[in-house]
Amino acid sequence: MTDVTLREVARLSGCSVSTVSRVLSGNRPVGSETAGRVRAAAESLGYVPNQVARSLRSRSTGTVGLVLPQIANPYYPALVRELTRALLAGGRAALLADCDDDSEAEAARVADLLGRRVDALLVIPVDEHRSRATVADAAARVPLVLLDRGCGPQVADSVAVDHGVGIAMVMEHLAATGRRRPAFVGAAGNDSAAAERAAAYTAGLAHFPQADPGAVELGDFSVEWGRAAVDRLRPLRHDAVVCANDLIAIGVIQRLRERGADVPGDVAVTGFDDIPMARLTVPALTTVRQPVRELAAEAAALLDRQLSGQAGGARRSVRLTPELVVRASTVHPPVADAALPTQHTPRAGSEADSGAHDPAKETQ
Amino acid sequence: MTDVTLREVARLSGCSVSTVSRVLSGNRPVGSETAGRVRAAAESLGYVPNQVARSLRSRSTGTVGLVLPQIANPYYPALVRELTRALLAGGRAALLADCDDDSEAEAARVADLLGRRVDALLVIPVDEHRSRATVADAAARVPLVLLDRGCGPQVADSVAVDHGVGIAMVMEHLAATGRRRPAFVGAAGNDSAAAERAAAYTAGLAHFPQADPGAVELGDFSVEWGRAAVDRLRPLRHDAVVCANDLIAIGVIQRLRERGADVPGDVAVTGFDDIPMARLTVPALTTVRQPVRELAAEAAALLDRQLSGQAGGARRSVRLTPELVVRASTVHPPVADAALPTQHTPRAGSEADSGAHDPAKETQ
DNA sequence: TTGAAAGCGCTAACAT
DNA sequence: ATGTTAGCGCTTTCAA
Repeated sequence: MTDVTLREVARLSGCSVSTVSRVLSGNRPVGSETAGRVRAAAESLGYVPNQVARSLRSRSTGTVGLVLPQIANPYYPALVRELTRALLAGGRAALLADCDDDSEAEAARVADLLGRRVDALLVIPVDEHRSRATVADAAARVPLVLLDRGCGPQVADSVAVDHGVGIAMVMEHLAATGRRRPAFVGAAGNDSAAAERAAAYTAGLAHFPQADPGAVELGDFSVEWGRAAVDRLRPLRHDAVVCANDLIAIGVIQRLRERGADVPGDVAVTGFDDIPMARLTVPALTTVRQPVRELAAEAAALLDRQLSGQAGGARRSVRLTPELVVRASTVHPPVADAALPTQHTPRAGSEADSGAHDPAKETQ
Repeated sequence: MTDVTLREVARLSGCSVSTVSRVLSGNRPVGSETAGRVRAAAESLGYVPNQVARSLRSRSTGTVGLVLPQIANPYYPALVRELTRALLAGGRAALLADCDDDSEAEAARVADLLGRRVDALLVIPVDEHRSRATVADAAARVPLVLLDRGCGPQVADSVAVDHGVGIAMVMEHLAATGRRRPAFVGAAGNDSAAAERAAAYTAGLAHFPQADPGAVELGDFSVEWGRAAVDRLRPLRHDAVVCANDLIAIGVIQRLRERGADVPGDVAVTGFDDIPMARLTVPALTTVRQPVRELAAEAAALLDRQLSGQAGGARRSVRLTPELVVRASTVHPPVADAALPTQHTPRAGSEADSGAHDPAKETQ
């Protein structure tokens, strides 16, 4: 298993290492006959270019660091999948760094990645404030794009969904379906998504003259907080609960039902993100779907822009519009599909899905 | 932002590059006074070792390839988290490769990782048969450990939960709680986990003299298949449904309830894996918890063994015993906690959990 | 178009 | 304990 090097390919094909390099990396013109000989030699020796040596010389590893607060957060796996795909399209691989929701760990992971000479960083910051120094320092050294959450103005290019528009869509939907007295269950966290969603809720109250503007409960982005918040609200005074993410909404629905409320009959409940769980709860959750593939593609595009040196002076901040997904937690289904048998044919073998990933079809 | 190199540190500290290298990589003894000077110089220059150069010279990148069928499968994120932690403890970083459930993509990802000179590979194979050649070839080049799913005998070291024991625990629990006529909903897939779980169910029927041994439905590992399987069984003839994973169980519960059955009153339902969703369904799912952290630790240990050249002739196959988690889908809860208010205090800021990750506390 | 030679930044022999 | 030297495998000037 001793590795085959360029030299050996050169020897076998009877030309110099530089020619072989030119053929295999395809940077410079080479005579077609020589090129053929070289390729044949490489093939027959089972030559695999050593990316480490290539990286040292060319000062580019073809590697991007993916820095996440917590991979187990159910919103991230789909995003990671699309990011790795988008990076792969550019021949890049992702070095994964999980920060365990800790900004010190985040700083350590980023330092490690810089030592490994990643070409760029894709960061979902742990904390809007505590991550700022880490992100700013890193952005000064390598191309960096922030994802999903902000980190102060002008720190780096960023891509995120427009949280405000998402909440606005939810509130219009609720108003249009006859809800009059909403409440909000959100998060008091140190990330920009939490703040934007809460602010948008308050703004959206303009649609609800009868609403109590004080019916806002802020905790964290968890199922348990959703449950607890229900006990802090006076459920019967509200006919809708807008939640800052799906986990909260799942907790809210659970607790409302335990307390005898009908969802959506008595109370409509909405989430945000459209995690895989959202369509599997009973009732299924009306929520705001993040355009995950597009977010990933935009992030990759911003990275490419920076990597190719086209990055102008000002930072770019891309905001994508999310999509409202209406399910049974806000409206009764038009067809009582409980009476219909389920259609399903198991997939044969392991065919690739070429299209978007369907979370209900994940296999273990 | 021009990078500081060893030479500059050497110049500033007034000694040679090799001395500096020895101090900073800590391989060889160095006089304590010189060491201090070197460290001070490195610090003041903001020196960051270039891992690419180090890798080229030392023939080790400190990088492990993590090859997954599909990161969006809800069982994997927790595993990935623990794997990255375990690798980090050894100073290694993970290069993530998602295969989109496609064995050709898997082969391509593995080839790419080998070109990047990963020190080792951690592979969850896509398909027991189609992945074999890829895995075998890779295992001949670098240390490799299979995780979760097998890939034929003696192909590589492997770590997995003992699927059979998990199903046996489930069946003993069902028998002990008075169930008499179980059915099984599993997967016909090309992976060893599916086969082992199905075989264990058949073996476990010894506890159920009244059971119909033909009540076995095989499809795939999805929620939709779980729903469809209910329509193929005759629900009223069964008082328990053993499912091969949690997604199937979630589908089974949904469909049973739509058809008017009480879970667990009429029918008990069990899953496998204990994905985060399992505790969030209504009723919460009795399931078999995979010891994720231990699986990750064992995998890392096997890698270390191979990397340090202690690997003896025979392949090792580590099997860990899973844990039965009893929830409301098989037994009525002892306390009617629906009447109790929920206890919850949002976490302040972003403290790290030091212990095991609690999926209900994930934040977005 | 091709070859010879330099060198990316570091570690590991080999000296001292 | 420290310095000198030779590469790791590749890309890229610079010549021819």
